[in-house]
Parts: sequence; C-alpha cells; structure tokens
Amino acid sequence: MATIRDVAKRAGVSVATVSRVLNETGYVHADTKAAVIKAIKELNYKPNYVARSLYKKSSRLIGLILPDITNPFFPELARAVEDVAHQYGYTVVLCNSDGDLEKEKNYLDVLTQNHADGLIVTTNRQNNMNYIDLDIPVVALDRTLHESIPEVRADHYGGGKMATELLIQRGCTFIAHVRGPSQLGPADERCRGFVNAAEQAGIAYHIVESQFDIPISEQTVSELLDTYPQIDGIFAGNDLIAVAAVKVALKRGISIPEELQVVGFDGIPLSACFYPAITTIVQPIYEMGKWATELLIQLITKKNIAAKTHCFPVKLAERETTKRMG
Amino acid sequence: MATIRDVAKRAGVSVATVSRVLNETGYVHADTKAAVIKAIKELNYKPNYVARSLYKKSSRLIGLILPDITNPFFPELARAVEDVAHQYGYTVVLCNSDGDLEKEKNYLDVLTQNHADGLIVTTNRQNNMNYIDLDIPVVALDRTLHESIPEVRADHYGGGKMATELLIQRGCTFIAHVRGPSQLGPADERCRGFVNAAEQAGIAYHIVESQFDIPISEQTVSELLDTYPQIDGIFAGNDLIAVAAVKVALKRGISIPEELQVVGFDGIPLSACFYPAITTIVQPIYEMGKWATELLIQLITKKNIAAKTHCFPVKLAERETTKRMG
DNA sequence: TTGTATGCGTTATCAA
DNA sequence: TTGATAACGCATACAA
Repeated sequence: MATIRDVAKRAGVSVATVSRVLNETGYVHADTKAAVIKAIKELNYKPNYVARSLYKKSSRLIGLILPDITNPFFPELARAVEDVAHQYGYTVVLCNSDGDLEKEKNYLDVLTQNHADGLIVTTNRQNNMNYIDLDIPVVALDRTLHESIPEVRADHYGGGKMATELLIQRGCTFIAHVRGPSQLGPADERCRGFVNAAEQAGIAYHIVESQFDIPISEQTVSELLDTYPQIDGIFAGNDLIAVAAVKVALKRGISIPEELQVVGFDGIPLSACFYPAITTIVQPIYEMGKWATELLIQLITKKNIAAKTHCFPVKLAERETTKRMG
Repeated sequence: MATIRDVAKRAGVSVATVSRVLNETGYVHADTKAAVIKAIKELNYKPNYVARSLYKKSSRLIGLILPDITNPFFPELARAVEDVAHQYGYTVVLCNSDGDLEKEKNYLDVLTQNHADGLIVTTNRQNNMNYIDLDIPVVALDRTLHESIPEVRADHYGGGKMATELLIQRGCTFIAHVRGPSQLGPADERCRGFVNAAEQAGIAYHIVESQFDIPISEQTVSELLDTYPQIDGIFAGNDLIAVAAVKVALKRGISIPEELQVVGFDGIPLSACFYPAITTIVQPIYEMGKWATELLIQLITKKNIAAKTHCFPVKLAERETTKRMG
C-alpha cells in the first residue's frame, strides 16, 4: 500500500502538497497538481481512511441498529439506509440487537469507539437511556426513543382508523383487532385508531393481543374465532398477523373475503405475494429509511439544524382479503 | 473522551503501562495494575479503535457484499454473518451491490481503505477479477468467485435431483423445471440435477427459464401451462418461482397438490408461511453464513490454514404442495 | 505557492 | 517492572 509520503516522493513535492490536491484545499500550482495526480495514478494510491478518521475524529460510519434483519419489515429499511448512506459516502454497520438492551449497549460501544458519525435506531424499548447524551446524532426510525431524539415514523393511528373504516364500509358487522404487543408504540397507536373508528361507527368489536409472529398469531386467531364465530372482519396488527388470520380462516373453510375480511398493516412484500393477496395499510418503508438517513446526514454535517420529527402518511392497498366494491 | 494519556496521568504511570494492562501484554505489578484499572473506571475510558486500527493495520471490520438485502434469501445469511462476527468482536459492514461490478468495486475500495480485515461475498458474477489479489481474505458464499477463493455452498445438484425424484415418486407423469437464470451457478446445477433425475427415470419433461422474481415467473409459468397443459409436476428454480407457480395454478382452478405438484428450492421463510405451504429443498442458510464467517475469521487470524471449499447438504421439507404418501 | 513540523490515540521497542 | 519514544498515515498551522 502506497502512502501519501510515497506519492510526495515520487512527485517531488511534500506531503502537504499532496494532501492539498487530495482534499482540494489551499492553493497549488497547476503543474505540481498534475505531477501529483500522475504520481497518484502511477502508484495507485488510495488514502488511508483510518488515518484520516483518526485525525478528523470522524469515520463516515453510520450505525444501523435494528432488532432483527430477519424480520421482513427491516430489509427494505436497511436497503434504503444503505443506499442513501453510500450515496453520501457513508458506510453502514449492521447491528441486530434483538431488542436486548445489553446487546445494544455493546454495539453502541463498538460504534462509538470506532468513531461512528451517527446512528439510526429502530429498537423496541421506549425511554431507552442508552441513546441520550451520546455526542453523535441519532435518528429514531419507526420508534420513539426519547423526546430529545428526532423520529421518522408513519401514521399508525390514522392507518388503524383507515383499516377499521374500510372493514365497516365493506359491510362487516362484528370486527376484531388482533393487536401487536402492548408497550410497543406503533401497536398501541394502531389499536387506538381501531377503537376510535369502531366507537364512532357504533359497531360491535373485540380486541385481543398477539405477537408479530405467524405461528403465535395462528393460535391467537384460532382461539378468537372459537370464541366469537360471528366475527366477519379482522384488523390485524401487522401483515404477519394478517397472514396468520387468513391461513386459519382458510383452513377452517371460511371463505375470504366473502365470510371474513382481513386487513393487515405494513405492506411488507409478503402481503402482496400471499394468495389471496392481503389488503393492507402500507407504510412507505423505503421512503422512511431514506428520510431518516438524509436527516441523520444533515445532522452530522451541519449540527445546527433543528432536528424535527417527521410523520409519513400511510396508504391503503386494497387487495383480495376485502370485498371489492363497484 | 478520555484518552490513554489521561488514564496514565490519573494513575500516575506511563501510557505504556496503561497499554500493557489494557492488552494484558507484558509484566505489570498487581498494585499498579489496580491503580490503572481504577483510573480507567473513574474516567470511563474506552480505547479509541481508530487509533488502534491505524497502528495495527486491522480494523476488525468485515465487509458483507450481497446483491440485495431485500431479496428474501439474504436476511438470514446476513443475520448469521453478523451474529458470528459480533461474537468474535468483528463488525459487519453491509453492502448491496445489485450485482453491479462497478458498485462492487466501489465498496471494495471503501472497505480496503478502511482496512477491513476480510470479506464475505455473495455476488452474481463468476470469474470476477475484483476479488483476486486483494491481500485480505475473502470467502465466497453461495457463489463461485474464482478457483483461488474458498466457497461455502449448498449441494444444488443433489437438491435438484432430490426435488425431481420426489415429483416422480409422487406419481407425476410430465414434469417441468422452471429454472433460474442461466450463468448463475446454482441455477445451472439445480437444472443439471433435474435433467439427470428425469433422464434416469425416463419421464417426460420440459425446461423453461425464468428469473428469481414472482411477477416475471407468474408470466413464465402461465405460458408454460398454456403450452403444456399436461404438466402435473413443477420443480421451481427457487421458492419465489414456486410461489408464482402455485398462485398461477390456483388462479386457474388447478388444485394443488392433486392436479399439480410443486417443489421449490431454498427454504426461505415465505415458503413455509405461504398457503398452501410449499414443499421445498431447504438450504441451511444460517449454518452456511455461520460457517463462512467462522472460516473467514480463521483466515484472518491464522493466515496459514488451508482455506477449503465446503458444500452443505440440502434437506427436503415436504409440505402441502406435494402429495403426502401413506 | 510550497514545505516543515506537530498531533490525532494507540502499540511496541528498547532502555532503564 | 516500568517509562520514553518512535512509529501508524494523514491533515493542518505556521513558516518560508
């Protein structure tokens, strides 16, 4: 590996001059510049980012902390983050925290000690003290970390309402919400949206709690349908729960959407390729990841900007688990 | 941020001594050691990994280059790589190359300039010169890069045979293989396995090429069934193609598995949660990622070990798109 | 317009 | 058993 010193020697100049042409800082004569560039080419010189980081106290590394890349919600988010980061010359470090505070703390240390320039966090715990006073910018994605930390999120409440209203409008008479885990912000808000819409319409409803997991939700839905066979509409807390609901119904010979209508949430790829394709409330996942990363990079570069929380609208994707009208 | 110098000052020793207790290298008196540790605690000192990397010319960074984390095959692989890396104190940099050689080269530069210690590559091109002579170890995952680069892969040929033999054994009389793109090693081998098994059984068969993509494959399968309505068994090049095949058949009112049996490949989560659940040839994805990472770390630490290619056996997961016997 | 010298925070060599 | 000090490769004051 050639160093800046090798280049300087070969070009017959000092390292300072080489550095100047490298960073386009300060004056340098056209001829010397050409000589330096020639030497760089000949030696195939590439600056050592580690040395640069040491001096600059900035590594152009961004940490992406998420619970589990294996969860189908996250790959698209990760892709967006990585795309934007790379575009701005940043590099993404992948961290699967499993929502484990200890593990998170550990990643945080590694990231800090590597002088990461910023963090995008999608974690499960609220009021997570790990992230305040961190002296690098942090953006919370799809989660609330702390009031001091800007968030990029979707309108879960509005989405919950929208889903519920669709079920009602499509003629359901007894609707259920199989909600995600309590204490998870988005699950709570979706539930609130459901309740609000149901109350407002004066429709009979029931709520049951599950996990964002297909097998567990199959069990939950199964019990739900045993207890309330009159249910003709389900708003699932997310697409995984929706898939579980559809499978359970189909296995019981309940026809979808004729006898039971189902609406999911998230708009993960699975929802579209499932058969029947699942009607769902789509979050603009890629856009959210993109926005979060752009915001983070702004925070990194011009520390003075006001970091504002941003809420994305959601969109209904009507597919085959609800009745098509008209 | 406290530095080693601050610690030294506070403990009343030299930086060399602090370094010694930090790295447990060289002798240091129990009392001084205690004093140093006390100072470290008090200052909440954390070593600066960037400085360490500069001196050691090793950053404990591992690059993971894959086409697209959004492709459902990769999250589990990425998870495995990250788990193992983290366990050994390495940090994973995520790179989506889209199979674009230019982009890959770019990532490679960034990684190299950051002194990454090794690379795990899952790319599409064979004989990719980007990776030879790279002076850091590289492991190819699920792909062949170059004869000089160790691979971790699954037995695609055997799996193709296995899938085909299952269809035959389950009573199919005219089978088709909707294969993945030619020039993609695994797709070729699965196809060879198909041909071999079909020839050996003397069964009527047909092969058509598609992409590892659901919408495109729906089109392909649709045309296939138009042309050869007598097909009663399909070996899909991967699970995405299998999903497409099942959907097309179901939409046409062809019952599965009674009239048409389908076998996929890969064992991605989607295959199991689809309804009907898809019979498939399961690759041990997590295990492969784990093995590749452990191999890479061995290559990083003891450069002298012989880097050997490793082929994992695949396993049949019989589910609902083939006829259950007895 | 260019060069010298210093520091970024470590580790490791050599003396003491 | 410990301490001074020279690297690691780069960027930047400051001089020239």
